Amino acid sequence: MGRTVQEAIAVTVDLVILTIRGDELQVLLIERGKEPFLGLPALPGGHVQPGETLDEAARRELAEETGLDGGTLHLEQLRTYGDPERDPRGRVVTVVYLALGPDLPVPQAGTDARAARWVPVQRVDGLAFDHEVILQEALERARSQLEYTTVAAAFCPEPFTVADLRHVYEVVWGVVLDPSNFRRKVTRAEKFLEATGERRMAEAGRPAALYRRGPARLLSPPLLRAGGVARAQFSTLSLR
Amino acid sequence: MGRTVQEAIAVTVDLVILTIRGDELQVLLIERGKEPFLGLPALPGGHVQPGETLDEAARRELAEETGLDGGTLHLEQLRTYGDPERDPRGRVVTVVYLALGPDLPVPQAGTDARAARWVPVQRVDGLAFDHEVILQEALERARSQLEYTTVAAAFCPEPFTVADLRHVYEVVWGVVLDPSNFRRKVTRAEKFLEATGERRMAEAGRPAALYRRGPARLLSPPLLRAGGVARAQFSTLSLR
DNA sequence: TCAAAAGTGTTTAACGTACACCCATGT
DNA sequence: ACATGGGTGTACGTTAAACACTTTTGA
Repeated sequence: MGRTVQEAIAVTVDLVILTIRGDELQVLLIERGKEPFLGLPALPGGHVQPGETLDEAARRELAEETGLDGGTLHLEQLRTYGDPERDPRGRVVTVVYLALGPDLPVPQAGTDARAARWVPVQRVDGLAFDHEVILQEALERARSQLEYTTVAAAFCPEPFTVADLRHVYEVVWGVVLDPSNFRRKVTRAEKFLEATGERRMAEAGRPAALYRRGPARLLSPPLLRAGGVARAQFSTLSLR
Repeated sequence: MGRTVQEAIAVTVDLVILTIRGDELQVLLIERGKEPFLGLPALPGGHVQPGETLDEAARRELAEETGLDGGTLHLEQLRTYGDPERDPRGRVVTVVYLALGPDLPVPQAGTDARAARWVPVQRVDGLAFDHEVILQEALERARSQLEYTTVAAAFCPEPFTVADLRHVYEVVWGVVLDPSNFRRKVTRAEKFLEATGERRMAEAGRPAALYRRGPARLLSPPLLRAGGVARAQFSTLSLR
């Protein structure tokens, strides 16, 4: 454990903010306004301030960069990156947070007046620092979170329909799911969805029931990606 | 992202080192040799040194505290704790690593000559700093890792038998598993176990085949705890 | 030949997948 | 009436849990 301060290390918080816009998973990127990596896209973030927790720092940066009240977004610590070479200016350890939210308004320029914009994750390229690696790990984390947790609902503005929720899974995983089976599974999962009693009429077809996010955070047994990533080479496992 | 150094924050690495000794899951604790929390048990750890990565710092601390070559243990970043109040001496952000290993030799006193010892996780109490919270999160992580990954084998000294591996699951989860079904599942999981062709004779019964750890890291579908923790309140979920 | 643990086989129930079918709405 | 998407019912194949049974050793 810490004895006394030995080395001055800068500690920052970086954010991978994901949303679904249209049929694409998108990430919020800012454009760097100074060296190093001037002009390159990067993840938003900034220094941890004295007296604030890491979570508070993440929420503050989120608000500064997007103009959004962070309280409505799902926010979760992902991993910490501390390679001594990751920032050419000196030792910077960064705690990365993953934020998920419903189709957000086009972000305002942050306090630093850096241009912020949504970019489809498929088209992200040439990020500053080690942000490309960070983004990839965040995406994999988000995809696997959909299997084991209820975070998918964080992408849906309330109230939402089962089809909205299915759309999240389809976009994030890049697969097509059977509507009837999907419906049965998510509605049976206890405390995942709460019916509002309302309905919503779409362009065509029968009106869909509307739901709110329920209190459940964990989904088990998991909602596995059928033909998915990790699925290819594994055989059958379980217990008892 | 980091702009320039704004505040001197100490960055440390703390370790939750778990092993199985006898029929208990045990954690390595050191006794604090100075204030604050003098005399209280704590997780081993120390400052990140200039020029080393976080992973390297974790391996170095592991070697210093246990006298073991960290190369043989499973080591993985868990989470970072940075509450401003967590260390009364000042701002200390700590990156926590989880280490799993086979029944390790009784640890030597570390370089600081602090007394290190194994403690059954059931009997841990009164840890320094926020280490009690950290330990609980590490335990939950370890338990859930057993479901989705092959880390259980990291607890077994090679070569090991299927019964050895089953013993790991039984101790960490605190359940009793059916030997025949367990065997079928783990041997069918591709690349989880590699047969050595050797056998080991126990005190009684038929000799058991010996295995090495295979290259697989992920286990899917997961080896779920049947009556387990998260299992209580969930209904059936899956996809397609 | 008995006890004990390894390992195999088999029955059965649960579950997910696929898909047929009905419902409710706009045009 | 029909197109469209929401939502329910159901048959079938797969899988895992339970447990009977066989194998291989030491005593």
